[in-house]
Amino acid sequence: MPKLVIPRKAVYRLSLYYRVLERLNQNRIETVSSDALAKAAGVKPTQLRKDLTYFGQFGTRGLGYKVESLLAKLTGVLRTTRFQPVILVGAGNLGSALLRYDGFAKEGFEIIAAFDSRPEGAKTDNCKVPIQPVEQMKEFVREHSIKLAILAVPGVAAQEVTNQLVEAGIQAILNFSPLILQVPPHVVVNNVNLAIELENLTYFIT
Amino acid sequence: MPKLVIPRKAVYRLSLYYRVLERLNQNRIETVSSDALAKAAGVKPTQLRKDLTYFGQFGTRGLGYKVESLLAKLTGVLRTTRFQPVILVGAGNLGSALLRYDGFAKEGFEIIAAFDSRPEGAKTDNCKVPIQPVEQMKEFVREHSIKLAILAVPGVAAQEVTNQLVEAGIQAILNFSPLILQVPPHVVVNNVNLAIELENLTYFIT
DNA sequence: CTGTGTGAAGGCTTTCACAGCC
DNA sequence: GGCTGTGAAAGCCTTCACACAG
Repeated sequence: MPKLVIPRKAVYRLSLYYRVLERLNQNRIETVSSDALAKAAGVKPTQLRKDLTYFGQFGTRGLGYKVESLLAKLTGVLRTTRFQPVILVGAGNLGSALLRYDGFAKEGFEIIAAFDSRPEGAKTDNCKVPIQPVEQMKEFVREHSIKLAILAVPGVAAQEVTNQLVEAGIQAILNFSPLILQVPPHVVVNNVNLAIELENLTYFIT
Repeated sequence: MPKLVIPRKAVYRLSLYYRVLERLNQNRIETVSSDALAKAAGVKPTQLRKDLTYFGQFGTRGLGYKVESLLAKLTGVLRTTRFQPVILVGAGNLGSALLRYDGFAKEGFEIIAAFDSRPEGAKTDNCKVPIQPVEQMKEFVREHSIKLAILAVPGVAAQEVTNQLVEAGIQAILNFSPLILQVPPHVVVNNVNLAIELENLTYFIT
């Protein structure tokens, strides 16, 4: 499976298509054209078709795509990507908000543990997962072979915590801290900075 | 001001540079080279220099950039983008989490009002802003000339709420709902889907 | 005739290589 | 010598045009 020749953005869009297909499937829609699917996903039809051909031929010419079968194919492609255990580090303002957020669980990601430097200070109301002291983090990651971490600590602590996560064997980090993390090549990082998203939007306001 | 010829991504990175410069400034660092600044922002030095030249010449050859003066220049470029009033629509799980999150305020964005279809059902503890019924949203947006909205409603309601926001005069939407919003060309949308970010990460895990 | 699959063309960004200035 | 500024080249991704299948 030549993962590496596929554009990152194409993989990202696959997740978009997947979600649209789920909706279509729930609505008992059996087939969909690349035009319709692309519009719902916010991309051009040719791009959708191109993206899909990176992974194979899924459509029927003159007809379109069978929703259920395409969904199954994409599930196959993204199969490793779901139902992964995740830990959360940093249960401050944003961290505890993310803990309460049930959107991850709905999409197949369970936050199985949370860590903070001051666990007693965190707002643990409504949280199903207890917040443990950060000193126990490394051992936990090793013991449970965790690969995925959500990082929501303040900037000053971010790199130090990252180093520990990497040492413990973490392979991917969803980084909410306002710092670019320095990691070895085998570790993947996606950055989310909500304030920058807002700022960026306003730049294009007339 | 030829805003339109500047790549979107370059504008986005400007926000990254801005944040790094703020840190440097706080640490009383007076000058910085493109190499150092680029590394801290997670980009290549040449890219940083190229990005900056879209907006002018800010550096001194042989020396680097003066932190304070570059900061001032970028503030000028991004000036319209800060201290904008924002409203939040949808105070469910994610919405109320975002309300409690103080990261927006820290970066100059104040959420001045929140709306929900069932305001009494929302968890308003710890929230400084009262949650109003969504029926009052349009009037509020018009009256206060709000341009920016954060959308955190369920997928089924997202397009309908968006239509109302657009009618009321909203110009930019930070969309957390799992739907691609159909909007007129003068309205800008940035999509944030935390579950997809996680899913995307895991694709690259070995 | 409808709608997918795909090599080729096009466009946008990034990177390079080096000129220019301190 | 050090480091920025920048036109040119390269690279990547998107879009086109049309072949091909149902």
